[in-house]
Amino acid sequence: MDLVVAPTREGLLVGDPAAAAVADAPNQEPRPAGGEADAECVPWPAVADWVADQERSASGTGPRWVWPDTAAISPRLLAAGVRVGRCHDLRLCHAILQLAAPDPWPAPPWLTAAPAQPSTPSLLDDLTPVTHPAWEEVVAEHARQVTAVAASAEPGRLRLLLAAESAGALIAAEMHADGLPWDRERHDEILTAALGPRPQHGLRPQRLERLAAQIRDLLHAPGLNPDSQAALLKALRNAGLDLQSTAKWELAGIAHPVVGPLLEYKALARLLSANGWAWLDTWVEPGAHGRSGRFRTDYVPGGVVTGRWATSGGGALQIPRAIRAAVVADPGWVLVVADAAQVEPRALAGMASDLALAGAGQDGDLYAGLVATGVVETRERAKVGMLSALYGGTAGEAGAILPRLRRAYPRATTLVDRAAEIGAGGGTVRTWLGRTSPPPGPAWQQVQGRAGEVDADGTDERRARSQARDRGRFTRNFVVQGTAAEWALCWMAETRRRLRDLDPVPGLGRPHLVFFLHDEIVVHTPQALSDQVAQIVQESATVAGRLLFGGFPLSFPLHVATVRAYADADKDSPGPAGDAAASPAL
DNA sequence: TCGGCGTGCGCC
DNA sequence: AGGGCGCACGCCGA
Repeated sequence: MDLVVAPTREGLLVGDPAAAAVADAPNQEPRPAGGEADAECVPWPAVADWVADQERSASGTGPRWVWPDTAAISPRLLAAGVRVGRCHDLRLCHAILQLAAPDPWPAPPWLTAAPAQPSTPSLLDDLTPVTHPAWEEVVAEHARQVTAVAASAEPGRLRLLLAAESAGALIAAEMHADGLPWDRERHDEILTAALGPRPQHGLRPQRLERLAAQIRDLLHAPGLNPDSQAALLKALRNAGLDLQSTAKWELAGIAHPVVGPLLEYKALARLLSANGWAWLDTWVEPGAHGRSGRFRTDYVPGGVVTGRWATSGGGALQIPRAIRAAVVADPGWVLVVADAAQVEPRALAGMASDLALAGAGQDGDLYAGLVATGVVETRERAKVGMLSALYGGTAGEAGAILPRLRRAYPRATTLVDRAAEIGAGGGTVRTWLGRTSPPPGPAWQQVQGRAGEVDADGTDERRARSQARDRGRFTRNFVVQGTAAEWALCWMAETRRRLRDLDPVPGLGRPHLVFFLHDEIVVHTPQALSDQVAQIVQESATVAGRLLFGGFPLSFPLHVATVRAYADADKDSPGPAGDAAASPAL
């Protein structure tokens, strides 16, 4: 059952949208003040208890909360210890459905209003924005969305997408509230081992300072600041090196004694600036009583046009492998780390109903499957070729492999080629569940139009063709990246749903998701439940595949590891003591 | 002093 | 002639 929710200064207005929809039927005069009789007002102090009661009722599943914006409402519910099971996030769903008006929804004032500043702020007041969409507006928006879904070409898929997106909003809020367990001491050890002891503010760590001196020597550039790209490029050229940039891939192809120290400098400087001590102080709350600290980022569901999540703060989606050793479970807890293998080509196989490609990935590594079926000679070539098909690359080796992929997997390759054609022609494309790519921007018409005029010259035509190819690569990748993101959302939502059914461990609590990275999830769980959690994560991957592609024979194999530290889950690293279960630290 | 931009690099 | 991001830095002009 759906419950429509509208926040006000006094509390939550809550009611049944079906009853409201009848009252709000088109051509009906606006109801007089007080016409929100079908909405009950639950005052703020009682909200958490009331919501928790609703969650427990409704025959076990709880209601679906239809509300303006999960990101705005969730913090105060979470702060009060309430975690709802399901919701419909009108803001996120509005964006997917591309409803024209009012756009955006909720309109900016509701999103950007400064928090109220009562004279005696309480936790709830603190988080209450000044204005909200009125109850009637929330009901009306919900009705518009229900109508839009019903009128769409694929209502079933769209409903799944909206449910998954909304579940993502709940998960994002919960992961922010729970934080990622982070061991500050371990992080400091990693930095010290790589850079030397933490220097005084503003100084270079020992190791970096030594490398900088070495670089200046080798380039005969006494005053050089290697952090200045322009100065560095000039110094490299003065030393006779033929370089167009200071990028590491270009440096790596040059034979000169400075290349080694310079590449090392760049790697360490990057570590220091992106995840050094300053980052640690800014982003990781200290732990207490042996418990790990917490890294909290703001997850932004739907923050990428393809439907992938973005994050804001701390560079959470770019935590380098070297630093992942600092992600450590609390005492008595472990991390279940699961990453899905080659989601994008699998999603493509499902979209295109390409049995051959699905079959290549049926038993595990899809790239190995390409080799086993004789399509290409090596795993590396299989990967390069497949990524080129998905990204639109044609350079180098990929150009030679693509024709073979086209012969072996005509359905899949035709699908992405077609998506590229549509994009290059200025059209829009859709993911499997129905997220639409953005239309071309304002520059598009101008450039394409210019090339079509009678006095257009070669430059105009080249520019137009180049722009069309760029957009073709974007739409080609959009359908695949976006559908993979949909699978991942369903995977995570199903995982969350099942984790909620586990009984908490006395004195510790329940397993919860703590990290999500496109095709990888991390669950923080009491050690006693880790086997059940691993099984849930596995089963949820299978369920997600069925939700999207029904009975089509497509597998989504996972690599699952139960570890104390995130880094120990790395397939390519042997790990400290092998299997975590054997580690005395547990 | 601050904002915008280019460069470079981390992740998928 | 490779898709999507976020972030830090140096640099430059307002």
